[in-house]
Amino acid sequence: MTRADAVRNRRLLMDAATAEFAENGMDVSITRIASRAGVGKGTVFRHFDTKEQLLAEIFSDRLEELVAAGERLAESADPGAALLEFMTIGTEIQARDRSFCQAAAALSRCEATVRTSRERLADVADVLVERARAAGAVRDDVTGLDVVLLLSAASQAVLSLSGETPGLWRRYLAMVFDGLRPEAARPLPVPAPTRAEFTG
Amino acid sequence: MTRADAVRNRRLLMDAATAEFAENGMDVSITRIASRAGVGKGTVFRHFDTKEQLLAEIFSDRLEELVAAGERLAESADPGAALLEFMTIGTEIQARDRSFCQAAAALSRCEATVRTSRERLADVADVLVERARAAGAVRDDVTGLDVVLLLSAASQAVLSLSGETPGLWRRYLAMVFDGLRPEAARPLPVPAPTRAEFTG
DNA sequence: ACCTGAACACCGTTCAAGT
DNA sequence: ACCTGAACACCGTTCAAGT
Repeated sequence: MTRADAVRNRRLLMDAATAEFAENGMDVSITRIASRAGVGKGTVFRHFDTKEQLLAEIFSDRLEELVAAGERLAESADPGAALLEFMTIGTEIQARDRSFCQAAAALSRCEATVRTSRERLADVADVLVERARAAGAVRDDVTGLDVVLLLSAASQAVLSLSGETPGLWRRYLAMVFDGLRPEAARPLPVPAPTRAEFTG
Repeated sequence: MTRADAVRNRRLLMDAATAEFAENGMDVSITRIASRAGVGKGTVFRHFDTKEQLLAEIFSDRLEELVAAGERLAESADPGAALLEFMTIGTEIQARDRSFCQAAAALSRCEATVRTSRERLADVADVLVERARAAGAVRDDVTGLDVVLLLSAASQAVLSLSGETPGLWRRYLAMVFDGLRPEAARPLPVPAPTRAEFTG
């Protein structure tokens, strides 16, 4: 039987780690996370095999958050606006969480929990892109996977900036999205990545 | 007087660090870099105040490489093609160097040597964009700073992928560049960042 | 069954001892 | 003037001792 204080500590750790990773990136120390949660640092490794797995758990939560938004938007009446909103939410999540981009790059292959979330994300992105394409809102050589990969683009662009520039990512997201419109489309030099390359 | 072995060791260290950072990202240990250079690790800190400064020195070298390419392209007969080539070279540098994006984000404020290189980069990007805009090759609400910030976009997109996918960044660079064309331009929701925000 | 902090192998950085 | 490795304060991770 799992004890009551154990489930409580696990929740405290998840909350503390989520906040610390978001504020300071994935390099925050386990000691800091443990003390914010009010537990000994040994407790962290009783609940999570490794720091990487703790990060993966939280990263997966953010992905599921985006999946949920995507599934809701898949019912929308305006498929073009729905895709833009999906990308807006995805980019906003990254803009709020300093560890998101780092985790996306660092956890690309391993961690089963991340893999399934990524697959679900690719699924919903496929639906959103297919609908937008059918409505003529986006070029027809763009795939769901393309959109998922492009999510990092706008938020990453802003990272080279020194000061805080809240919302500047919206500028680059708008530019990226304009690149998905049929009007500006030129033939692409490289074929889209396959699902297998993404799932790993 | 600086001794002959000192200038030699400095060069060995720069070469070793450049290779290690490019292959393994900015988290490689100083010990590893020192041993690749064939010197004791104490020697590293005689030549560079800190690991961050060593990284900055190398990052600055990559920026200058891009600046040089940009200055050459500023003379080109086809301003639109020149801008695309500039962005291609910039993205390719990042695709070959795992530490570049990390450095761009981590060294955003500090390090004088990086600041001047960034300024020179912004200068040449301004020229290239201005010429492309005058030729009608890009939308007229895009700035040189926008282009510099967007350089990270395509190479970052590919980082979420598990396997090696050489050249896939060309796909996303093409999409990003299509977003800069006048044909697809929609009004942008946020004004361009200022030079001061970039220089820090 | 779970919590905890001391112990371990690492890391970046410093510095006394060498040449 | 410079090189070097032992020494220091950290980090992630393990584990014996507690409850």
